[in-house]
Amino acid sequence: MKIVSWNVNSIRARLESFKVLAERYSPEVILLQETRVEDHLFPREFIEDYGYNIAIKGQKARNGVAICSKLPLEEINSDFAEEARYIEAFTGGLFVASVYIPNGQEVDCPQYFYKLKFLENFIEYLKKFKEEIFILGGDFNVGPYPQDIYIDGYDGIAGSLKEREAIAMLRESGFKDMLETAGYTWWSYRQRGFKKDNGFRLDQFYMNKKTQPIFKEGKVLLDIRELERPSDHAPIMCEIIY
DNA sequence: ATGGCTACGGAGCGTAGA
Repeated sequence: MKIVSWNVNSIRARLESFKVLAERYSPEVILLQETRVEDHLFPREFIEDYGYNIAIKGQKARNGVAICSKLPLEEINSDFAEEARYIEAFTGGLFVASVYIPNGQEVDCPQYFYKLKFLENFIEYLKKFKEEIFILGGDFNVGPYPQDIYIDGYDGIAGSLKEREAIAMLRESGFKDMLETAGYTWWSYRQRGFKKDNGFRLDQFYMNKKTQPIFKEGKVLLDIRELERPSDHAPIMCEIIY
């Protein structure tokens, strides 16, 4: 079973990329972030045509998360956050969740403290999945380690001490970062960031102790980041034996 | 040089992304 997590930076602007992803990899589950569209305007039929059932929580212009699955979706729940930043469901015999952690804008600004509080609350919320087979994918907007950000000694937004401490709390609560050595997942649109490999590893899959044994392998889908009109994030994909 | 690029909303350019 293949599971993808992908910050699309507008699903409506990424339909061609979605098509390539679906045809090239046929993942059973796709977790989306930053769909940036209200639910009634979500391109539901386009995605259904590739064989997916869909669960969405959107809002106007910003945020927005979704779960696409070739298997039935049950127990759909997006109550954790008021903003459209989180959705979970039971599908294919396991729980999956898609999360879009706030960006934080700049260290020590109000949005930064909102991000830290969001992470703290989220780690607490995840305790409900401690004993489940559960795969969490998303855009965490944090590079957990120095090697996750291309700039030596960088400690700005996504690489600050408090953000890294929050992610360490997530690990300490039993969630392993399964693609820790897979490389960068985000490159700025500016200054030919991708071509120069000026990247950040912001997108991650986390699995609890009970789920880790079914993990087979994972990688960053660089070929999707190379397409025309790409998202600034590459999808990440993992395969599980389940 | 506090920009650079892209998408959104909505019809200018401001806001957000990270």
